[in-house]
Amino acid sequence: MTTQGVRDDLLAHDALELRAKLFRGLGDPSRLAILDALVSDECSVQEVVGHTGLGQPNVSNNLRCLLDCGLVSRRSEGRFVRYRLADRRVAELIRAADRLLASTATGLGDCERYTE
Amino acid sequence: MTTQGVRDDLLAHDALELRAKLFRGLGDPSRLAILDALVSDECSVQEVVGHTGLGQPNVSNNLRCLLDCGLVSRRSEGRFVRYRLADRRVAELIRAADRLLASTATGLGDCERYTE
DNA sequence: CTGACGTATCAGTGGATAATGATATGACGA
DNA sequence: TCGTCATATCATTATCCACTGATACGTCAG
Repeated sequence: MTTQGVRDDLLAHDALELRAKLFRGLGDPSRLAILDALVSDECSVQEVVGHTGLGQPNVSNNLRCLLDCGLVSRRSEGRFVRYRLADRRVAELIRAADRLLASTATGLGDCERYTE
Repeated sequence: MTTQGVRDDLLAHDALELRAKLFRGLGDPSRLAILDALVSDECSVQEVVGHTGLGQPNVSNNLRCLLDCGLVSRRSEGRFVRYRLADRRVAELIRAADRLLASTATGLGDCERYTE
């Protein structure tokens, strides 16, 4: 094993970081709950709060995060702001994860490295 | 808005947690680097260490995590242990993430909620 | 204009967790 | 058997980050 492999991967380091960041963005129950609410419908912040049971600042913070990441889009309507998924690929990625959970990623609940 | 929506989502709470856990599992640069090494080939721990530049205990810890989660499988061979992706769906999920990054999730680098 | 409502922002804090160093375990060769 | 190599485990530490409460901003109704 030369050090070549190492150097190659270090070059791809930024790509890995970006991937990781995307997955971490999706790796939060609050954000997933918000996305889940938006899968069905375009929603105002209050509606998301109602669907998820999360606090309003929490929802707003996370929506901003999702917006910055490009996963949702927003649209002002009077004093309401309505959010929706930016792209159906977002929902597709979540479905792909569900398929993985159903098939091979069984026992994920048992992994004790991080909390369920 | 009734409380019905809230109750429904609370019922699905465990599913959300599980999704989140899977994404968090993939949301770590070290684990992604490890998976990246395994995409090409079955690898021993040392080979993964070489590919990624990570420390050996770090790699072992994360491989155990990935194994528990069912994302990789292992096979003993003398004093070596060879790991591989458990399923091609794992690689597919990562590719789906890359597609999202290329198309709609632009600006993820600018999201300041968490570090890049 | 004023009060109520919807949303956004921000600092503080507690909890989670990734990486490391030390060490243990197990297998091979001499 | 002894030393070496490959891997695993574990406690510690330092960091990161999600949530909350307080508050600000903007919009509409009366």
